[in-house]
Amino acid sequence: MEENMDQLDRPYSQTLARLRDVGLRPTRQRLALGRLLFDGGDRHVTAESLHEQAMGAGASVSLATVYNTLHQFTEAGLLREVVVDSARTYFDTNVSDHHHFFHEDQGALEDIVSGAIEVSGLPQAPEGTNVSRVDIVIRVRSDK
Amino acid sequence: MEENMDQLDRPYSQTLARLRDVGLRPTRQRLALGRLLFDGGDRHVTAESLHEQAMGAGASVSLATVYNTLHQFTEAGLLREVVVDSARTYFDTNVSDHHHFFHEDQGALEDIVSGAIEVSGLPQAPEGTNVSRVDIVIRVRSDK
DNA sequence: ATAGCTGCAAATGCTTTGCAAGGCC
DNA sequence: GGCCTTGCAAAGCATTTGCAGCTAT
Repeated sequence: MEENMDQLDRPYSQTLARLRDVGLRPTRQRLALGRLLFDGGDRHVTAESLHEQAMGAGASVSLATVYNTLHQFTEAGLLREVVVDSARTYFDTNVSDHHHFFHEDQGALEDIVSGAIEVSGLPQAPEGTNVSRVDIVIRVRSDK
Repeated sequence: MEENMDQLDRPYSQTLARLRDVGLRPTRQRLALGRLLFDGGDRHVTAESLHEQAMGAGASVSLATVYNTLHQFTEAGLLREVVVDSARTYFDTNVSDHHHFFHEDQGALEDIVSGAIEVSGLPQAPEGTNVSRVDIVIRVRSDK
């Protein structure tokens, strides 16, 4: 829409390539959201937070599109959904095997360096089922 | 209301005592819900499922009261909230330290016998925070 | 009597959907 | 041009809340 997209018009080959790889058309909004998500370290976002950030960065995207895009990215394996709070859905740009700290006060997620945690004695999956994932969430709160 | 409360008018001393212990008035609806929850093995319920069960058992309780009651019981330490699905809130009558299998297909929870899982290498909580709980959820799905 | 509970219905908050208009290939 | 996308507004759900009437103590 505008031509001032601040941090948005940096090289986005990575995002562009990612979208191509998973067969999603590189539309303006997907590129903008993808750039915000992937051009930086690992991030944890909610639809709401990403929407705000996009608007703030000059990329006008509707909230509905943010939701749709987050789900499309997740289905494509570009994001991972993290369930820690029944009120809100979080998405993690780090799709590798890892776990989380959840700051209950602020509603913020933090990655736990992969490999740090070692789980032993994992029971086998119930008859007729396969494990699709093991989630470990360490809930913490300020000890003020 | 009615006098046919089926399984509801069995001895409920346990529930009565529990309510007294935590300082909640033993009202008709709290007794009925408490009985359904605690007079049996460990259970995992949602507000909806408990409400249906209560109605089916002849205890007329409004859904709003079920929600309120579940939260009061949880605050009182009689129940534990389990977050596994952003769509629904589950409550567990087993408040001891343990983890869960979550059957993604059916949306059902299953306890993992306490002590089976051993976690080592748990990173320490971030500066200024205390661990309030460690949740482990093993997501499984039918391997049909 | 009175403080605490309950139930209804309305309100809330997050998320999804229907559909017309717009954009990528 | 055709099909995929977007955006808006409306719909959907689970959950919470306000408040008048009821109840345990």
